[in-house]
Amino acid sequence: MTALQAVNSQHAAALKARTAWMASQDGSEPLSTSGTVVQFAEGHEIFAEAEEPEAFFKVVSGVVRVCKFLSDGRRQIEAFHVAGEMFGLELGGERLLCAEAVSDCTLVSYRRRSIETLALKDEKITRQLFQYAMQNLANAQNHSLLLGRRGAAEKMASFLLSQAEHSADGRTVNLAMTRQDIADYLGLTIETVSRSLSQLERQGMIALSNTRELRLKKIEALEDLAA
Amino acid sequence: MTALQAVNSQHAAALKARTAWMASQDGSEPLSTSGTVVQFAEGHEIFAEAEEPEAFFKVVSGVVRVCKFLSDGRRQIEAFHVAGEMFGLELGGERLLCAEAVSDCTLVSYRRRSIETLALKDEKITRQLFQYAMQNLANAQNHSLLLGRRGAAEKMASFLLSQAEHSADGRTVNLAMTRQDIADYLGLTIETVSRSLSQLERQGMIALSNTRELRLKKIEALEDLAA
DNA sequence: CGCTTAATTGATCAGGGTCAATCGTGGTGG
DNA sequence: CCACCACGATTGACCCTGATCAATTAAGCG
Repeated sequence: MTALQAVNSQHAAALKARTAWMASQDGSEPLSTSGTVVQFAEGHEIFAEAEEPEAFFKVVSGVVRVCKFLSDGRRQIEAFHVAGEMFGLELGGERLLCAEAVSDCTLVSYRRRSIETLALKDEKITRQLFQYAMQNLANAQNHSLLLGRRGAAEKMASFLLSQAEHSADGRTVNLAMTRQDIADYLGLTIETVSRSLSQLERQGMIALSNTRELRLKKIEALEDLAA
Repeated sequence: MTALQAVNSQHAAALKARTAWMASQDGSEPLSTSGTVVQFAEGHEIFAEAEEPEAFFKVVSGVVRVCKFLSDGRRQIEAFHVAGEMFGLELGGERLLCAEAVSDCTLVSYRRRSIETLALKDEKITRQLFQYAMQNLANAQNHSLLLGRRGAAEKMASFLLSQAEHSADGRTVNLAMTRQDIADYLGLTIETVSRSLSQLERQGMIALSNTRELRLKKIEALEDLAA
């Protein structure tokens, strides 16, 4: 049960909704006119496992976690999604994962039905969706490598480096998630996460400003660790 | 280096090639006319990491492993692909994984370029490809859950059940792969794989006929383990 | 200013890794 | 045909990393 205690699962509520406005990221953004902006407060559920997938989402701001549960409550976070990333794309009649807001966040929601008809008309949309699906796949596969074949410190180093990537200067990291979230993402316990961080700090590779904010001091060394 | 010693990596050779003939699996098989049959001998490489992806493949017979390597030689097998499954679908300019024949196998190869033009004309092909990509994604995500949050015996039970699924009677399993392959798929060592199997046998859940063949005796119990 | 929840730290334990010996099987050559 | 060899698999002994249990500290929040 210990994995469950940190998991908020109140029901989701859309706070605002209007015609989508989206920052484009690679010039073209063919989906821009068809979505709806929705917001979720920290800890709230965006969609649940086994639900019928009616829409998928793109992150505008905030962080979303996408995860699965084992029957005994153990949780595996598959991915954290940040601004610009798409999640919740599923073909079947039932969701395989659930999604929750790690922090307050703003999303654009695309109804599955309307996208499907749109995709028939515009080949660019199809390509775009494919792109997102394949990106998710690549992430999942890297995640497997991380989970299966690395020690605790290696996992942390790897995680921190990936976090630093979507950071402004590439050195300062603002963790949106709790230690429990990190643990469930890396397949570790909260204690081991904490110890790994302390250890990296003792070795001078990182500096913790406070619980949620840190700086990477020796990127080189961290990369060696992450191998 | 111990992980490397079991990895064959001779170069691939196509033995036969003619216009594709394919068994249809769900009525429609829009890709059937556009592929080329190729064969690979056990242990041979189908494509390598970092190579340019020129084609993707569908398994006709045999088993294929798809995997990644860490710089020190540790290997993570992402998936085993059997008859009917598609693999090697990638968008970028560089392959993220490599693929090797676990047993002698027959594949249908689809050239990326020709499929792309075909997909433009036939919406069914696009849909089909999407389907495969999403299936791979779902598999990868289940794999993460397996790797991150389960003990050795649980992993084995889970693996055996999944193998039994593509078996005729759902109880008899013919392992196409070595213990090393299984270990690298489950994120364990060869010894732990062996011990887990012995343990499951001692508990009467399975019966090993020989190294490569076994029967599931207590599916119920195995499912409980796999949770 | 307490109260609650998150995070750190320490002590101990156990699951799985490592090292090493043995077994089994299939292939080869005398 | 059988002895030998090579390689994969099994088994055992021991060790180490990370989990567990428990206590303490830090940080929000009413």
